[in-house]
Amino acid sequence: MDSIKPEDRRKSSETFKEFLAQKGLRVTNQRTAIFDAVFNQEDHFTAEDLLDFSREIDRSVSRATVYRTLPILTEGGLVKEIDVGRDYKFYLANRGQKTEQAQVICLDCEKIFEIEAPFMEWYARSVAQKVGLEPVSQRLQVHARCIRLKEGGSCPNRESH
Amino acid sequence: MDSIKPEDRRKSSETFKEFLAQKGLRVTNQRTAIFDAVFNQEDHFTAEDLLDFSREIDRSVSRATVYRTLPILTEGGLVKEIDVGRDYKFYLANRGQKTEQAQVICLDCEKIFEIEAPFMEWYARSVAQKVGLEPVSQRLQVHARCIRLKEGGSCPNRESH
DNA sequence: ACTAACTTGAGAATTAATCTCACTTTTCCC
DNA sequence: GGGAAAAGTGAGATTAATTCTCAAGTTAGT
Repeated sequence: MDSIKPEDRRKSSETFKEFLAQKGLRVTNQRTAIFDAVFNQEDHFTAEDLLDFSREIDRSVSRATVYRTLPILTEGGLVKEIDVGRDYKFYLANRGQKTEQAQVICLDCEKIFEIEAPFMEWYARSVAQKVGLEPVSQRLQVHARCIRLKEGGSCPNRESH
Repeated sequence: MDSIKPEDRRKSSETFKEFLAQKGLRVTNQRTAIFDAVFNQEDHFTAEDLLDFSREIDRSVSRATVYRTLPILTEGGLVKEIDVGRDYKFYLANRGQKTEQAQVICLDCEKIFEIEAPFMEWYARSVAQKVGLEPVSQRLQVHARCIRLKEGGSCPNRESH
């Protein structure tokens, strides 16, 4: 089920065209397909996932173009890149969330949760100041176990894998 | 200059033998060389660095053995593995520091600082609780810029690269 | 010393990501 | 609209850290 309203998607698509124009980049079918595929996803996805999703929209999209487009999107702030230490990266459509988010990674179901982490910037600043540095960005990752599983229950997301 | 006292190194080496024995693993020249190489390093190092350092002690150490030994050391808590999102990992001899440390990565000199981050475990717990999870480990990484460089000075560690 | 089990080195394999280059497509100026 | 320069693309080769394979070498009890 897709919870993004059609009008939102159209609006985002306009934003994308403006975004490309402003960067002096051309609007191509492939880039549009990739962009649409990104904003169809509610959850985290890998580059390979995105290739599949994009190809459902435009069969001609190649792996190379996905890998070329992702940095454009992340540098433009439209996509968030998440590295949880596996040998591939995750990505997430940026729908204007707070910047103060932590990744909580469930070791039972492998799911990644984006959770609000209030004062994280302030906290990072207080740490960086100890060595005379000024934060540009920060990330907090928490590897965790499901409490319900521990209590003899089952991890609610376990079946998704 | 090496600031580790000889008696400390010997003691650590004993610890290593006990550690291997306890895990049912054999004491080999290669493992000992790698272990010694690890505890010769004050700073972060890569697997490739460690291969070089180990070979200075025992010429026969191979890349495969370094890569095989590192997980033994990290799982045993003797070495800390640090992934700052590059395509290779860093490692650091664990000399019994606090677990509450953040990595502050200077974008000007590339140096990684291990900085005390008080209450990080408590903070991670409060974040993970929001989705019914219990932290197993957490890591905070702060990408930052040198304040002195910004003020027209130079990053004090710049020359190390 | 003997031997079964464990380790090792060298190089092949893996795999996410990047690069190359000949071929398309877009843009924009007329 | 038409045409050319510049930008973008697909397919497949390449890269590089890490992992795997397997024959040969070591270790640790007996």
